[in-house]
Amino acid sequence: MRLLVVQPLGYKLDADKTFPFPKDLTMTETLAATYDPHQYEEKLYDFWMKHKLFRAVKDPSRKPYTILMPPPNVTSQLHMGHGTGYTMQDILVRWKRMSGYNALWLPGTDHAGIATQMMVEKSLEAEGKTRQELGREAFTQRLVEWKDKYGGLILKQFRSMGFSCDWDRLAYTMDPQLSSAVRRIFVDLYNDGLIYRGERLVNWDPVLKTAVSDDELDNQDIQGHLWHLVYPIEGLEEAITVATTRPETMFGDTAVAVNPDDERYKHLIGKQVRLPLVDRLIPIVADSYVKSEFGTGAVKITPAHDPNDFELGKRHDLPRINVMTDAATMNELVPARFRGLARFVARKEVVKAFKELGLLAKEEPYKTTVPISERSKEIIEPRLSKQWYVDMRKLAEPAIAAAKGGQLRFHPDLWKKTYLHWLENIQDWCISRQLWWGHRIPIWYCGACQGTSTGMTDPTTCSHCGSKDLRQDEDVLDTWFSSWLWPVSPFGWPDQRDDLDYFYPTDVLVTAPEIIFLWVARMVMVGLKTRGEVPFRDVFLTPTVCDKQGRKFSKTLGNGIDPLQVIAKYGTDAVRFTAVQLAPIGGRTRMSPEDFEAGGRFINKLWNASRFLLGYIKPGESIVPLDPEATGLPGQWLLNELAEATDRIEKALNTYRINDAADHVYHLIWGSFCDWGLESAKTALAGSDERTKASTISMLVYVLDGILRLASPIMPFVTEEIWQKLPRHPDWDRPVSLTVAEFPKSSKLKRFPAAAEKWSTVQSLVSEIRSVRSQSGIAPKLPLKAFVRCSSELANLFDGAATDICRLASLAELTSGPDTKRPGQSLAAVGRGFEAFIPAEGIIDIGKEQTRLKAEVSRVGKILNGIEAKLANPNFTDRAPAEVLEQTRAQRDNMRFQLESLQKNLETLA
RNA sequence: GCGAGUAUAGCUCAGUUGGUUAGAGCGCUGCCUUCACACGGCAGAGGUCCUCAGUUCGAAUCUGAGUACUCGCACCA
Repeated sequence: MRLLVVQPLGYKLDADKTFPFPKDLTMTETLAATYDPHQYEEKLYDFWMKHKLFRAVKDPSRKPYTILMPPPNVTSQLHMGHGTGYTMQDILVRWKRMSGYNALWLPGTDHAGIATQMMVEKSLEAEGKTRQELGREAFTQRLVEWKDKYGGLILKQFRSMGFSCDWDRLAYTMDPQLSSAVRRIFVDLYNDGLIYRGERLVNWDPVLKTAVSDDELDNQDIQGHLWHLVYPIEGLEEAITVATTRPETMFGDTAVAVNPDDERYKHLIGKQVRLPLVDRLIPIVADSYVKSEFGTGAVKITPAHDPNDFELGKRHDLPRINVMTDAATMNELVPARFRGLARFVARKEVVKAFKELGLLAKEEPYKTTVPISERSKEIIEPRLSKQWYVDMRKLAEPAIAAAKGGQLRFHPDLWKKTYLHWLENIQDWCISRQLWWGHRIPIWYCGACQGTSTGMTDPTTCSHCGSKDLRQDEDVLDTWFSSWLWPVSPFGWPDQRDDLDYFYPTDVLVTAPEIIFLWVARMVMVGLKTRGEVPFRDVFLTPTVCDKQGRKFSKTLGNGIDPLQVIAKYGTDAVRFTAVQLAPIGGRTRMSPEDFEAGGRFINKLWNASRFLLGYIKPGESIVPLDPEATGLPGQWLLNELAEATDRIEKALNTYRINDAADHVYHLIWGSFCDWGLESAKTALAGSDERTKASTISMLVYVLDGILRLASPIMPFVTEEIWQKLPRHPDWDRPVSLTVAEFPKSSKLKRFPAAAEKWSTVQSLVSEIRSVRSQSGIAPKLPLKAFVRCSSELANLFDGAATDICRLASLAELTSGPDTKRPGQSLAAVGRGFEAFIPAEGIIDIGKEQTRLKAEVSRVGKILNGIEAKLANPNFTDRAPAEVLEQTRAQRDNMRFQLESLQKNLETLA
C-alpha cells in the first residue's frame, strides 16, 4: 500500500515508512512509561534554536505578526505572575507562527534605573561604602558589572519556559541604538517646547535621594495624630489654633490660612502671627481652600513641604522655606535644638516644645494616608526642587482619540476606562531622577548666559551665547523615558526604517494592568508621535496572580511561586498548561504550587496515549491512507470531535480566551481521544480484521497528529517529542519541527454529524448500563447479558456496535429490538429512546434495587411535573418561541418514557 | 469621597444574545490493578447560583437596592 494522501486538514500525512528523525535531534525509539520532561526539554529547545525557528526577518511576501515582550527589569527574577503573562504571549506567537504568519516575539530587558541602583547601593552598603565616596564613574562601572553578573538570569528562565522569542533581536534599553532613540525623542520634544524645567514640589525619596513620579508611589494608611498648635497673634491678647499632622514642618510656615467666610476668624484676617520656637511673623490669609468644619478651621501653610500649601502659597505670593535636607533631616534653618534631627524625631520634639510652652491645645488620634516610595518603601517627603518635565497634554490627545476611535482596543474592555481616565487628567511628567544609573539628561547649562543647550551630539558651545563654559546636567532620565520607546527603538528608530516599516504597528500587547499608565499609555503616545499610528491594535491585560489567600505575589511576602521550582517538579509543559488554564480573562486568579500537579498528570496522559498508539506501528512500517468510512462510527465520531474541538480552540484563541483554548485541548485529549477514542478503538485493534485494524490506526494517527498541532502552542515540548515519532513520508515538504507545522483550520476539517450522533447514542447506552451495574454493586467485570428494547432503527445501530458495547460495558451478550421482553428480576437502565434490561437474578439485592428505583422515580417525576406545569401554562405555550416549545415537549416525552419504564420495572421487582 | 470589578460545588474557575435536569478540573466516596497510563479506569455524592425586591410565560443571566471582598483615582490641616 503506497498511496500518497492529501489529508482534509490541508497538510499531508502518511507514511510509507517512518520518517528518519532529524539527525541533530537524537530521538529515543520508544516512549518510556512515564514522561520525564527533563530528558527532552533542553534538547528540544536547542533543536529549535539550531534551526532558527523563532527567527523573524523582514519578508514582504509574508504577513508579520508581532508581539513586543514587556521588558523585565534586567536584574529581576521570574515569578508565576510573569510566567502566566509571558506564556500567553508565547501561545499567541506560536499559534500565529503555525498559522503561516511571520511571527516575531521581540525580547528585551530594561535597565530599571531606581531598582537596579538600589540593589547596587545596598551591596555597597554591606562593604561600608557609599556611591558618593566611590564617585560617579566607578559607581556606574559597578552597576555595569552587577548587570553583567546578575542580569539576564531572567532570560535563561525564559528559555526554560520554552519561550519562542527571536533571541537575535534581544534589545536592552541601554544599548547604543536604543540610547540614541532616547536622545532623539528628548531633543524632538525639547525643540517642540514640550520639555521644560520647573521648580515645584516633587515626591522626594529621602533614602534614594531622588525625585520619583506619582505613579511610583504606594499609599499606606497609618494611625497618626492631629495636633492642635496655638499660634499667638501679634498685638492682640488672642491666639489662633491650627491643626496639623506634621508639626515638624512648622519651621517652614509662612502663613496661617482661614476660610474668608469663617465668622470666628474674620477679624483676624490680615493680622500677623508670631510663630512659636522661631519667633517669626507670618500673616493670616483668607483662602476658600480652607474648610471651616475641619480641625480648627485654621491651617498652617508650609509651601515648601506640602503640595496644597504650595499652591495656596502661589496664590498669596508666600515665601517658601525648605527646612529639611535631602535625607529628610532638619536643616540649618531650624533652631539649634532641632537641627540635624530626623523628621519624625523632630516631630516629637516639636510637640514636646509646644507642650512646654503651654501651646499644645489638643492631641487626638487621627487616621491618615502617607505616600510610600515603591522602591525604597520610605515615606515620601514633598521637596521643593528643580526638575525636568514633559508637557503631556498635547501628547495625550491623540492617544485618547485612538482609544475612543477604536484603533486601540482593550481586552477586557473595562481597562479602557482606566486608560482614558488617566489620560484625560494627565499631569506633566517629571522625567529627571537624581540617580547615576540611566540615560544622562542631554542638557548643557551655560556658565556665561545660564542658557540651556541640547542636541543629538554633545554641544561644545552654548547655543545661545556661544560660550564654551558648558556643564551637563547631573541627573538621569526616568527609566520609563526609555521604555516608552519600546515599539520603535528596537526596530532601529530613528536611524533605520526597514524593520520598522515592516513590523510596525505590532499586533497585540500583553501586559499587566498596573502598568497601563506607566508604560502602555506612554507607548501609545510615543508611537503616535513618531509614526502617526498606534503601536499595537490590541492590548490584552493579564490577570493578577495571587496566592490561595488572595494576596498578590510579592517579594516581601515571599508568597510567589517560582516557575523554575514547579518546572523542576512537573515539567515546563505542565506549568505552561496549568498557568494559562487557571488564568481567567479579567481580574485575578489564585494559584498554589500543587495546582501544577494536574498539568503534569495531563502531560503524562497524552504521553501514554501516544505510546499506546505508536506501539501498533513498527518503525519502517507503513500506514494506510485515512478512510473515515472504514473506521466506522467510533472513528467518524472521533474525527468529528477533532473538527469541533478545532473550531472551539480557534474561536478561543481569536478572542484571547487562552484559558478556554487550554480547556478544549484538555477535553479533546482526555475525554474524546483517550476515554472514548482509544477505548473504542481497542475493539478493532484487538480484532482479526486487518483492514479495519489498519484503518483504525491510520485514523488514530491522523487525529493524534491534529491534537499535537492544536496543543503545540500551549505545551510545545511533549507535543514535539511525540510528533517527531509519528509516521510520515520522507519525500514530502514537511517542516522539520511541529512548531512550524501548520495549525489546523476548522474550515478545512471534515465533519461527520450523522455518525457522531449515532455513536453518542451508543455511548449513552454504555454509560447507562455501567451506571446501573455500578450502583447495584455488581462486580465490574461480571459478564452479564443485556436486553435492549428500542426502535428497530436503534436496534440496528446497537447490533452493529454490539462488540463495542459489550467490551465497554463488560457484557457477554447484547440483544435488542422493539419486541424485547423484560426478563424478571432485572436491572433497568433507561435512556433517550431505549430501555436496557440486565437479568440479575440471584446477584442483586432486591431491596436495594427497589430503593434505587424509587429514588429515580421520584427524581424523574419531579422533573416531569415541572415540565408539565410549564406546558400547561398558556402564557408559556403562547409566548415561548416554537423552538423552545418543541424542545420542551420532546423533553416531556422523554421524561414520561423514563418514568413509565422505571415504574414498570419497580412493579416487576415487587 | 468618586469610579470599576468580583460574588456559582470544600477549592480554582466555566456558564456565549434570558429557554433542556446549572458544568469542568482538583478534592471527597465506592468499586476495579495481566492487557498505554494507579500521574490510571468506571460510577457516585456534593449547589438557597451573596441577600432582598422588580421586569418576564420563564432569571445564575436583565434592572434597582443592600452586603462582603478586591482594584484604581482623589482627598487627607
